[in-house]
Amino acid sequence: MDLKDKLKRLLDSPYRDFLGEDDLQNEGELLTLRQRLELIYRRSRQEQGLAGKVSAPKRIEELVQGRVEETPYGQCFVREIDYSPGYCHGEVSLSTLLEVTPESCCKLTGDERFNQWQHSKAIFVDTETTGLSGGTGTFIFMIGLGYFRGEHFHLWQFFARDYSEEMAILHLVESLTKPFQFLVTFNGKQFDLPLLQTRYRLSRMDTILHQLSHFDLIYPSRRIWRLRLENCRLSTLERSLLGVVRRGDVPGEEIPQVYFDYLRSQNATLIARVFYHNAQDILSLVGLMATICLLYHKPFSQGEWCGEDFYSLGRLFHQLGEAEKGSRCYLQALNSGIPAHLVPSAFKALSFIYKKNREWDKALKAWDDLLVLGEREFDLFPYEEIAKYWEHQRHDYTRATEVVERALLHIHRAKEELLPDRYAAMERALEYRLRRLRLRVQGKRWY
DNA sequence: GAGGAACACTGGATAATGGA
DNA sequence: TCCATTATCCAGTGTTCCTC
Repeated sequence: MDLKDKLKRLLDSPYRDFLGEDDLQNEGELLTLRQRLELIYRRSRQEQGLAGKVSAPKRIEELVQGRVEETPYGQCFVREIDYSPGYCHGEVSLSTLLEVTPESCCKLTGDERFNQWQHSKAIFVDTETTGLSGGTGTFIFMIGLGYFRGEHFHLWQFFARDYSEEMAILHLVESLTKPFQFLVTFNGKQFDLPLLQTRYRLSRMDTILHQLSHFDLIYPSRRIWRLRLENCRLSTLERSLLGVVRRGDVPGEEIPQVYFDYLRSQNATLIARVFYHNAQDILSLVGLMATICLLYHKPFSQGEWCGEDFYSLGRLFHQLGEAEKGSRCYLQALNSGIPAHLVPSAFKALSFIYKKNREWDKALKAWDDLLVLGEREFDLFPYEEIAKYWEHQRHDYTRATEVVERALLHIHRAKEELLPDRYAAMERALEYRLRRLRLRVQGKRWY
């Protein structure tokens, strides 16, 4: 959409009512987009009876406790907050993070450098920017950075009061980052880190941020809570898992506009709320990381997790090679109750684990449960597995043949419910297996 | 040793997703 | 709106194990 289209859309929008006849006659001729926006803003204020009541713009120094810091690259505004041990973000104490183990971090990130994990070596980073596009036109105006100093959690917020102060905040962040080994973000691999690297490059400055071992919390969060929550945004996760309720926050999508308004008006009233937003995000990183890692470390001993969470955890453990924990989670999921469409998958996953461990009785039980579920919606899987068991483990070809015959009978009955291609493929596979088994029953070679 | 079944692994295609 | 990352699915290939 080019500028002309945007202007057209604006003129077609409800804001059109704020324009007078004279303004509309000049449409598309003399007024620049900026002038038009000013006009809309002025008329909007008139409509609201606010014209003439504009109070003096409030400077950031008046609204946010902080200081102006001098750097070789100029000035910027800095705020520091210290959170004492036991400070709770929502329902989670920040010091819970001290219980996070290197093994959990290692497994969840797949990065062996997390073997060296120490909470005191980690920084939690979140940026506020002028947009999402991530190109050279997106500017970072605030960087929040938190870390543990002993049991205290210390938060720094670096704010560029205009574009010229970006280099100063980048410089301060870089000097503060140097002692750390681990970086924790939410969607930082995709958003914060590439953007920071671009800004450092454009400023002809170096950064070690990309060399740190990076724990991006978005990926384990999605793996664990994607099924239960409507989405896996940080705001949803913190509300649902940490019990955080934000008051007076600025929604993320409004932040660029708040900054642009601040640059134009020099009124920092809303920017103070961006400081709050950024601080909340950083605290949520701490709470979320603690929650994920402790859940991974001790899935059955903390929190009130529901069936879907245990199902997702089962998959996570299974994928990460921890079959025993995986099977316990699947069982817990089935006991706690999960949506009907997940039940067959849980039994299948359980049967895979039992089969691999050669726990045949348990595997057979899982396949039998699947057969019962298959009365409602046909599934070939349990029949095939039971037939394989009798053929390959017990060498009872007659029993295996009976199972395949039952499966064939069942798919013939279920023909109407199945897609023609799917039905034909199932029938082919079963008849092939049946031919082979019948030859084996007769003691003949099948190849 | 040949042949087949099952399984593990890999790569490609596709879809979903979140950041401000 | 963009787009890197991840998950998922599927097909193809290689390996292992077992039977005869």
